[in-house]
Amino acid sequence: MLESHARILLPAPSPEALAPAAPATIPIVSGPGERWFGPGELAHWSAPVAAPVPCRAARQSVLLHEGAPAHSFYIVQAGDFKVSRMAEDGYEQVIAFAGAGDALGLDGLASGCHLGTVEALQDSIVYALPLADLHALRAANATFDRRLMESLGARWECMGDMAWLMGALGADRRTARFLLQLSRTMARRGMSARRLRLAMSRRDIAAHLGLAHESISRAMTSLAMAGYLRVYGREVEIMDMDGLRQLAANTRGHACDGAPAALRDRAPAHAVRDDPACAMH
Amino acid sequence: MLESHARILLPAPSPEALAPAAPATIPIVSGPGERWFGPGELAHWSAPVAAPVPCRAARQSVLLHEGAPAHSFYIVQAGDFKVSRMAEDGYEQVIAFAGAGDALGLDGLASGCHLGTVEALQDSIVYALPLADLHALRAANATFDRRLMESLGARWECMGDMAWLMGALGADRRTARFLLQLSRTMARRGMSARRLRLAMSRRDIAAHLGLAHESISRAMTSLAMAGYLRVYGREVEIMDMDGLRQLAANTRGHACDGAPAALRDRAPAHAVRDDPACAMH
DNA sequence: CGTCCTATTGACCTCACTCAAGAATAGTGG
DNA sequence: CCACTATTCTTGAGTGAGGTCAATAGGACG
Repeated sequence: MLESHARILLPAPSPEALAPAAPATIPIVSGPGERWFGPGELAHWSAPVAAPVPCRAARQSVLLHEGAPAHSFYIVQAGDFKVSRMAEDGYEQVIAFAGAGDALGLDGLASGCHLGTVEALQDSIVYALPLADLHALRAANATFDRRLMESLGARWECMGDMAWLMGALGADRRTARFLLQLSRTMARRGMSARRLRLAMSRRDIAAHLGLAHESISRAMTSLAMAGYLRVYGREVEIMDMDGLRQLAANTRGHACDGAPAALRDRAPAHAVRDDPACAMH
Repeated sequence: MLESHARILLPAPSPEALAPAAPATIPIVSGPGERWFGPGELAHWSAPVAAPVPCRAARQSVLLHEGAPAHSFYIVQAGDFKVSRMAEDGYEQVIAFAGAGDALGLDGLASGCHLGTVEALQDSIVYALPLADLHALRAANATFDRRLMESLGARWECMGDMAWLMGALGADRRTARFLLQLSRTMARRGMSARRLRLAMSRRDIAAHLGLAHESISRAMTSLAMAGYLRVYGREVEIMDMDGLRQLAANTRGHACDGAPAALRDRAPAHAVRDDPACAMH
């Protein structure tokens, strides 16, 4: 039902679609932030073996289908994606979010089939490379090989992060951890760590954190009321990074343990939606 | 505090310790079950470059320390381990459990440091191989290289499994999913899928599922009362695999949705501890 | 035999899920 | 450009599930 009106990505993009998709320098960054190749390096990146194909993925289009045979992998040039897995009962569990520089489709390396569905959260641009060329590419380019290994090994970090996220007790803390992770990711991409523009819906966040989407709303307003951040729709500004970190540090136990007066009597005057400074959009 | 009385693994095992650790055939299996190399293949596994060193890890000994520089990786020959990460507040989040055939220490590939602490849940035997020999080994042995890539790519599946685990609402369902995953893992190792011998404590399970350890106890007895399984300490026998799967299928919503009379009026006569068939230990 | 750890069970109470309704935003078509 | 519609987001009320605290029993180990 979510995919009913999902536009399918066209495998062979039209020429005019490709034109704006090929800038001079392409900073490619892997999963948790390490750079694949610096600007301008893409030219001789895979030159001897294969050329990465730029593709446009429209919003809500499905880049990779769960269970489909793995043909190629992608590196996000611009835009945002969500990786999800459908449970037997139709519940859509969001595994991860991917942004500029992240690699997609490497999950098919082990099983030959994609383990998750990858959907564009907004109009995006990706570089596609056939999986068949992967081995030749690794043999021809030692740097690519090393980066690939590192990127694959970085999944361990992802698992730790996910466990850290889901291990937190309380919707507020879990949401705080999510925002902190997002902030860190944005900082690694050279963007502001304080001003975040959420590409995903509350429902997607909820499906990622294992909460109800109403709880996300409540947690956001709760954190805003406490003065930790300001929320205006999908624009989030972190006002008190240290306080947020302190709140997120406690995995279990009552919230008052780490930040005694955290969510009760802290700056209750912050009327989120009435604050003129929140008018960002 | 958990590591206070933890015996440290001796890097150079004594000769008599090595003797029983080198059987004729060594079935090496990777993370989710794919075989690294068949029996007898270890001989020429890494022969041209390096020899894997068998090591014994006593119960509660720490094989890898979180944050320590990554020197070598291991393949579990026998025994069980838990991989955990310490939160800032001292909460020990269990990332995963590892058993025979699983690879350990590859998390240091990306960052150079281990991202988690690996502790032996019982006296175990592992094969150690220096990370420095990894590249040479890959170059010399194409099969090893491929298996390594697959093993690394399989982390994606692990992430999906973890999300599936934590995404379930309700301690009963979450515990059911955990037991099903464990059952699948044991089946892949050629052991019984119905009779499980839990290597980890309830507390470890709780830290892995994001629940209180009391909830694990309650969930186990609840599932036993419903007739899904029989529990005697760390021995668990799955009595109704299909029913358990059906219960675990529902991620959210009331438990009655999938199995209407699941945990209420189903075989309440099953007195777990009074059943003579449960005397396994 | 004493101690520590694990496991179980009970009582209490907070918290988050569910259901439900309203408001705001985005997307669509005239 | 504006109206209409669908989706998203927010807020409220009620309730059930699970966390916390606490006590007990059983086992392992020294």
